[in-house]
Amino acid sequence: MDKMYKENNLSKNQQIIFDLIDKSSEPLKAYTILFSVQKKGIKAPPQVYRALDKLVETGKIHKIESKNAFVACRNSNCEISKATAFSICESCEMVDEINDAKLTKYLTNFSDKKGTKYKRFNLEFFGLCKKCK
Amino acid sequence: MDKMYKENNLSKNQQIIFDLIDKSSEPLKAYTILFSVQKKGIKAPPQVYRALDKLVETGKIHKIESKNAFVACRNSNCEISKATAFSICESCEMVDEINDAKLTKYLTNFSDKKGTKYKRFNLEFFGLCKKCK
DNA sequence: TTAAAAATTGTTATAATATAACACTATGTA
DNA sequence: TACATAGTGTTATATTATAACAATTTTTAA
Repeated sequence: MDKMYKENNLSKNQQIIFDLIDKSSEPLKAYTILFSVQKKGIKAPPQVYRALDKLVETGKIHKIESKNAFVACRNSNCEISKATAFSICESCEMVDEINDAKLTKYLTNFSDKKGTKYKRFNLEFFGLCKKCK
Repeated sequence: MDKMYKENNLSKNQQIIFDLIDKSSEPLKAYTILFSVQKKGIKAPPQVYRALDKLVETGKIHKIESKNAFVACRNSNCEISKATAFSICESCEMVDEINDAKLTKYLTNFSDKKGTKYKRFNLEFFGLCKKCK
C-alpha cells in the first residue's frame, strides 16, 4: 500500500509540512516552509496555508500569533488547541510551549466580571530565556 | 501656542491616530486607519505604523495579535503594556480588554517549571459574547 | 459496488499587512 | 546655539495571507 500517510490521519501535504515543523527547533513561518518544501512538489502559498490551517485546527501545531510562525504541539494528548501557552524569548526568539496543568486549569475556569467563560485561550509570555539571561 | 498636541505628550500623527482608535467601538486595522486619516495628511503606511508602534510602546493602545488590529487601552493607569488580556467574540469579533487584578497578579507572578518569570504577557480569550450567545 | 459528498490538491492571481531606506523638519537638552 | 533625539514625508518593496477555479482522491453510506 502506497498511501502510508493516511495511517496517522494526515494527508500528504499535511504530513510533509507537519514533519518539517516537528523537526524544527524553532517556529517556522509559512514562506520559510514553502521554500523548504518546494522540492517535494508543494509550490504555492495556498498549499502551505491550507495544510497549516488544518494542522492548527486539529491541534498538531500551534500558531505563535505574535510571530506569525508555527510550532509542533508538544503536549502528548493535545488534539484540539483550546488552551495554549508559550514562553517567548525577546532576545533569541526561542519559543517553548508551556504545559502547566495548574495554569491551564486556572485559565480554563476563568470567568470575567460578567460571568462569561471562554472556550479557548492563547497566552504568550515574553522575557529572556535561560541562555539569554 | 499651536502645538497643543504636545500637552499630552503625543506627536501630531500619534494624536490623530490615537483619537481614531480611541473613538472606535471595535479594533481597527492599520490600513483601515490609513484610509480614515488620509484627509488629515497621513498618506503612507509607514506613517501609520510608526505611530502605532509608538502608541503600543507607551501603552496607549494594544495590538490584538490574533486579528492584527488595535484597540485603545481602557485601563486607567496603563502606561506600559506588560500585562494584557482580552476577550474576543468568535462570532461578531467584538473585543474587550479584561481588567482583572487577580488574573493579572496570577500571570505576573507565574513562573514556569524552570522557575523563569516573565516580564510581559498577552492573553487572548475566545468565545461568544453576551449578544451572540 | 458505486454514486454522491467531503476533503484535498494544484494553479494563477491578487489582497492585506508591514518594513527598508532616504531626505528632511521639529523638539528637547546641555 | 549646537547637538542629539524624535518625528515626518516619501517611494519602493518585502512579507503574510486569501480568492477563485478546476481537478482528483478519499470517505460515506445506499
